Amino acid sequence: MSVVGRVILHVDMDAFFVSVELRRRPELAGRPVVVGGTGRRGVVAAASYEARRFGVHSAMPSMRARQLCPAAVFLPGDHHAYAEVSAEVFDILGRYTPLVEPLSLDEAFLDVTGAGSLFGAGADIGWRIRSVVDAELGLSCSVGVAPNKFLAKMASVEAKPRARPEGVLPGHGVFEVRPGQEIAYLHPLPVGRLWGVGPATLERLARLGVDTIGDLTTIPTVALRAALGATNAERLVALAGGHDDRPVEPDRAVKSVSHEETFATDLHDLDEIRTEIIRLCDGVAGRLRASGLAARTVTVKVRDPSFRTVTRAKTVRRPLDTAAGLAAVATPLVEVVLPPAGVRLLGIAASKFSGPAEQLQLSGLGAEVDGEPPWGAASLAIDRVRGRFGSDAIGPASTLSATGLRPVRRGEQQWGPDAPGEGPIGNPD
DNA sequence: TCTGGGGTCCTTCTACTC
DNA sequence: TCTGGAGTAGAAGGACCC
Repeated sequence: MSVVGRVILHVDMDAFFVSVELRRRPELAGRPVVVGGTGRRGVVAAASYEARRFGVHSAMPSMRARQLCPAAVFLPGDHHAYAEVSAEVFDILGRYTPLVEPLSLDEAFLDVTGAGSLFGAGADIGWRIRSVVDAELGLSCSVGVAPNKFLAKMASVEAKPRARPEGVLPGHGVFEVRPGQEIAYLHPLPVGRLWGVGPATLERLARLGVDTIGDLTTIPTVALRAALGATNAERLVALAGGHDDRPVEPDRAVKSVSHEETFATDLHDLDEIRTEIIRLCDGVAGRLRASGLAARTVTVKVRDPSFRTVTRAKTVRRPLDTAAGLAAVATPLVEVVLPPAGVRLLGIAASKFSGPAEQLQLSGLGAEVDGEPPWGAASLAIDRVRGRFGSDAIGPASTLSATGLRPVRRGEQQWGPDAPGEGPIGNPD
């Protein structure tokens, strides 16, 4: 059930990563540009609308994108740069309401219910935001306006430009679903547009004869529950009726911190695998300490060359926030499930948070606890060195290679392993 | 075509305790 | 001492999102 009178905005940057790259390289404007992993196992993170005309879209394997659009300029992603520009975007959004809920680097929900007297109606605020983002940052965004989050998100899709084989059609810029229009707007749309309907759910719904969101409301609840489970069925029925009372939450607590990497070539050597575990744990531990968190559950993820993925988890008594502590739990878990064919991907996740692991940090050179050596003081020292000299400056000795340290940095390999020595692909002239 | 990374949430199964 | 049911927590995997 929608809360009466709410005005929610969904602001979504247009082809954000590509747009940031074009600010740095304006000579590429109007050309097909693809940002993402450049290696054989990479995927597309973002494509310019010119590239989308050829069928290129995000999450597509980079190899496939190159086949579809050989003329495209391929750029490796720069997560750090995108995060900086994102902060500037969120600074602008914060001028209109304190109720800003980030969804990712490039989109957010805003509750502007109380901002009407200062800035006008929801759509007016949408136009203002678009104008200021363009003027100050040289970037374009689309804005959906509606009485709730779900409809605002749907509306922002309508506001976006569209890429067709024959050309790029400009979007509305701002699109509003007014109270009372929810059903007329929603019901003709394909059911796959509903939040939470992916390929698996779509197939189950197709078996029930559901094509549109309106069709969904004609299916008996019993049949829907049997096909999707009670929780999913009830959520989808509510959304199909235009109901969504979730609040805009500016401060959502993080529930897990993870890092995973697909390797350019599969790993077979046990020592090499152990080294990678420590390296990944070092990255996760650093982020835990930076957030003042410590975790009791460690989950490992192992993917073999045939893409079979297994996870194993262990919950310990004492919260952990050091590379050594996480690795002491993670390594035996990985070793139990090591695939004989090799390791394509390794992942480490930390969850079940408590506050900082004070007893470890303060234990300094004290006795071993919960199987963990007393790495607390060393970890604090590492954080200080990295804070001063950068993340390459220091790391676990076991991760040293002939080429030096390869520390884990968030987003560094976000879109798959880069091909060695491979820079931008395509001819920028 | 050969499939990334970082998250969240849900379901199912199992082990444990009372 | 054994068995079974209920409740709970943890583990594993799946689905989905950007």
